[in-house]
Amino acid sequence: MKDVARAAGVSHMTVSRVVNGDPGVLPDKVSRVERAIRKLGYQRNDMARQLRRQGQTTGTIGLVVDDVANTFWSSLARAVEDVAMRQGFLVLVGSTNDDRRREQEVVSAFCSRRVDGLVVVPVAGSQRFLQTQMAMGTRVVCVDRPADGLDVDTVVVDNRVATRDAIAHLLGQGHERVGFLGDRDDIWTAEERYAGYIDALADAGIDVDPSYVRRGVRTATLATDAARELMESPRPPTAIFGGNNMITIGVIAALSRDHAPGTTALIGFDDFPLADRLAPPVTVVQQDPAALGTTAAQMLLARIEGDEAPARTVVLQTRLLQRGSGEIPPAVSRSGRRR
Amino acid sequence: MKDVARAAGVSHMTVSRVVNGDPGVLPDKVSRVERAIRKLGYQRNDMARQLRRQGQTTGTIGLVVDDVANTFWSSLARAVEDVAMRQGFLVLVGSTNDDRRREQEVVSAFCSRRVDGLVVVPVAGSQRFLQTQMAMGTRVVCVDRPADGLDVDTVVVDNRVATRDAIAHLLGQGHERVGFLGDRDDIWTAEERYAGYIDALADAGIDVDPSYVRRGVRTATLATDAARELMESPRPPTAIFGGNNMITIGVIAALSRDHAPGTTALIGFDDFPLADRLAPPVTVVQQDPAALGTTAAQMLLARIEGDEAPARTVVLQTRLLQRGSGEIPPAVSRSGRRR
DNA sequence: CTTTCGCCCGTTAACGTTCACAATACGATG
DNA sequence: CATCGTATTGTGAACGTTAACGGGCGAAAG
Repeated sequence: MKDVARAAGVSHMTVSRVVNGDPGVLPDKVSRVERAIRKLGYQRNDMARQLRRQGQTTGTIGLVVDDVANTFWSSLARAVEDVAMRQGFLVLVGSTNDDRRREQEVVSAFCSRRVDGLVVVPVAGSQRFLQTQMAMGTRVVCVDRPADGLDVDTVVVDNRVATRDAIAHLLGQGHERVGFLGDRDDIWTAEERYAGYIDALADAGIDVDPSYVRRGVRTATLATDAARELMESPRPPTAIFGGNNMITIGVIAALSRDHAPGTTALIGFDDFPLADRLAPPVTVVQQDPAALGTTAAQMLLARIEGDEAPARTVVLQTRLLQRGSGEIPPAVSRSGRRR
Repeated sequence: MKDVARAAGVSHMTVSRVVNGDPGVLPDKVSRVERAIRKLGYQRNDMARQLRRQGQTTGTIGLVVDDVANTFWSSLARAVEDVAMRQGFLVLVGSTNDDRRREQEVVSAFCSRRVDGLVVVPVAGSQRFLQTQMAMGTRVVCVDRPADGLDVDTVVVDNRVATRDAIAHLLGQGHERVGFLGDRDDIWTAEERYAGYIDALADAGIDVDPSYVRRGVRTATLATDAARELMESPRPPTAIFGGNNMITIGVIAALSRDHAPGTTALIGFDDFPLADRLAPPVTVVQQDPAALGTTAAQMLLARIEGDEAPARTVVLQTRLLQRGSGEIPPAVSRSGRRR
């Protein structure tokens, strides 16, 4: 900046004014400065800038998700980015892999870079450490899951009711043995979905048979293994519920590789690409990750711009998308079928 | 920091030393300072830090991709993030939507935040503006596509040869009418893949029939429309090549919705989830987006740590994954089939 | 002619941190 | 006892930028 000022024959303050589009600079000086900027390839140093402009926004928000490579989170990320961009905000993205330590690292790295706010998908455990960041003025919005003991804006869906309805849909068709494959049970959504499963069985007066339940299923491959195990038991389930998109995809592999496809009913939580092209097309509890992201980002930006209303929780809609796999009746043979 | 110093009864310099783990501080002062830090919720301001430590790295790199919501780019992004994280670097992510203006905005925003380097998927047109950033010391690595007139490390696959081989695979089975659906022709990969298509036809002595070619197909929906149009022509193609994952998915919708599935051959560029579960399973030219990301990130970090060797171009392997859809012979009826 | 006002522009200080160096204390050495 | 070295701590300046303020100057007003 000093170099530019010297080259243009003005003070560094005039350069600052030109860079920031201050109208009170004479046209000829503006053009002299602009020429010097171009010649020297000067670019404003936003770090120094933010240092001086205390209390002002840095125009940056952080997004902390489980895994950007999963379509669910990447759609959400894209939505957040679009909203942020449109308002001139930049987005930092970090994946936690649902690991608490990594979450802390990512959040800490973001905060020491003085982001104005965070959109967080909280991993299991207490988010108390976020409290200290919030005390320093960093605004936080939770998405997909609420944060333990933290009074912040939150955007979620009603996982429990949605799952209960989906299971009820299966039971309504005569299924009595419904398998449940869920993610790690310290993850809020997994817990809620399991509760919905229990609810539905209880409503129908069916006892929960733990041998039909597999929890802590973290990857598609593990889901395939678990589903295969279920199907190879003496009395296999006639329907399976996949607790998220990864799990559902894993279950599909197990069902289509080892068993006559289309004989076991399947409903998955979360829609995924090509679910409607499979044989049979997969019935899913559909939620809209982009809408989650958009809503969360908008709430966060509103907070950053000064919204001080009490924390709200927004519950977005889900929909049971009946495509076929969830409408398969129980197999005729009472004992299911072995390979 | 001053507050911490006062609370601990030491100078701000001692606080700085404690924060940075300098060993030459007496244990009792260390603990006094640490207590004060905890009590006041102090966190180091990395912006001010980087301001002072000129020439040092900021521990941040930028990633500029087409669209994070596309699995191809999100896998790549995840790989970049993993490599960066492991070396203590943070990743900024921006989507360009293959728009030149947005690319410039994103790059400029990253650079004014003083990223140490950029992994860029260049959009069409000249990347001259990157040159000025590079002159200022920002290291750049291009991935998936080379940058126009820019001497930088680049990681790509041989799109042209891979496509030629895939088309030749179709021709070898007796197909004579092969449709080609490609992305916008100012995108390097789309151009290369089209060239490979031409190469294969030329090798087989077949004239290119422009009515079998659709370029500028930007979304899955447009691909569906284009494929439907092709299939409804008087002499429809007996095989179709999908120029990227989005296009292939769009073509699948057209083929399975309107026509007897499994009668038209299909090969797609890029693998995608569930391609092996469709009926018929989709033959693809497989490339590894995670490997692209990993390689690019490693090259970038090496540059940042001082590697000054001449720019290299790494060409990663592709593989024709024969799953079935690419091995469908031409339909028996010479005129194809109408709905 | 003097005063006042408004417009441009420059000077100075400050943001939070680290670097370079000075100061202090204390034990060891001559 | 004087000197030196070493280990620990403090002081002041600097990084690039902007906020606050003040000065110069021409035009309008009294």
